[in-house]
Amino acid sequence: MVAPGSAGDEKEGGGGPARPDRPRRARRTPEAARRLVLDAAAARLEEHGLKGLNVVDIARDAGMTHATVLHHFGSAEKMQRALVEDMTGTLLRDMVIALGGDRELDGGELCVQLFEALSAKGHGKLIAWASVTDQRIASESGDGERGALFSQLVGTLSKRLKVDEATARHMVFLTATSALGAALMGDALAPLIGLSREESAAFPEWLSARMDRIVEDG
Amino acid sequence: MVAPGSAGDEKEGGGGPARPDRPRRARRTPEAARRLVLDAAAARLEEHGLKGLNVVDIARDAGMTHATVLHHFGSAEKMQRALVEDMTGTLLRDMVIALGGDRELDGGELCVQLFEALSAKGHGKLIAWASVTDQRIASESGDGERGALFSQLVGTLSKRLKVDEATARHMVFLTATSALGAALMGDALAPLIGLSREESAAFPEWLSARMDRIVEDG
DNA sequence: AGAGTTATCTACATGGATGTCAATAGTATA
DNA sequence: TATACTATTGACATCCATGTAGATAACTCT
Repeated sequence: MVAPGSAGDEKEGGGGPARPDRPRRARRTPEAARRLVLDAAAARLEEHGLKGLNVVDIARDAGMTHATVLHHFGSAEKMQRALVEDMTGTLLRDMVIALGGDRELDGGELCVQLFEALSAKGHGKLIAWASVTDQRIASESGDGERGALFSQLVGTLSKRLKVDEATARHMVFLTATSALGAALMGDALAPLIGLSREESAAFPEWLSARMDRIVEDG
Repeated sequence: MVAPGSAGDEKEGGGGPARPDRPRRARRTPEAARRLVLDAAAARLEEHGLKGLNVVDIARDAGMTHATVLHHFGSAEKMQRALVEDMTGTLLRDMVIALGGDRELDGGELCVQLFEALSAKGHGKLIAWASVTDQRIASESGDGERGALFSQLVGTLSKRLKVDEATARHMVFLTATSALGAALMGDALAPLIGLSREESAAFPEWLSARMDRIVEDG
């Protein structure tokens, strides 16, 4: 899933001369190169954690050299900032999708959708990584439009669920924070508290049932 | 808060001979040295994030040399494992305290107490750090006794709140995950959703009110 | 007081990650 | 076809964190 198409895993034999009909060196557009790098970096963060986030390994997974990565991003730190920006985008996009878009849903559905969207492990790792590296998510560009998008979504949400907007915001906040907390330490916390594996897996449904009650009672 | 007592910030003038009545070199017990290091490391993780977690800086804050740190812990990695173990201990201790101990409390109080205990920033950073470094919290020693302690606490909790144990466990799980999620990304998420600063600050109370309703309705 | 133990320090060795540079090789344009 | 542009690369330079070794100083015990 790292290097789509032809790049990424060509070893080229060694001795024989390369085929003249295929370029011996890939030459991508800057945008394509950056995309390969960001995808590979996200996959490595998810799979190998922090120590997998060095430019040499990322570059190898992306099918290029670490010098090329530095050429496109300027520095390793700038590449990491771009990664946060990129992953934040997909995180928010997933939240928007889970919040319904134009589908019909009730409080319980909303909760389960949002919970599962945010429990996808990549998002938890992103938040954790941004936290320990003191990077702000959703900070600079696109913050205003994202905020507008979300406030609009919350508006339609409160109408559909027939709760006031403050309640809708609180519900989203509760679900989102709980989902991320569960993604980060749910596996460690659940057995400590005494939640069985089944109870733990069914937690989103439990929460969604209480959400429905909040919707009814305000 | 790093180096209590006399150690930590002595510059010793430079030219003049040291006072003969005070040792020119500190000599601590191994336990005291380890405690200084772990406290300094926790403070640095909280304040400077990941890049502050190197043995040289930690040792300086703890009032010793990095060679001394390595002498006591064996390696930097073992020191980090000890740090996770140590911080996990205080995290669980804070949870136990928040869960009531022998105080009387209702669902709302439980929620606010637990939320605030886990929102203390150090705990969020610990979870985030453990996540990105693929370290398991509450894994090895003391896991059994901790689990027993928690299950006992949940038992007394369910009796006090007059809910079944499964509900009590879910309530604790919800509050804990939400608190940690809020600690990690609450500041970034709240404005996106549209929660004002006051609403965001009052979120534990909002949640505790819903908790009380869960207690009433089961 | 003398000897043994070891916590501590200074100085240095090592490895990995980041960053730099000149040369090469695709691709587009004239 | 020739030329300009630049993505790509291998090789090297640099920096920083970790780890090592020998010497020293502080404390304990006899």
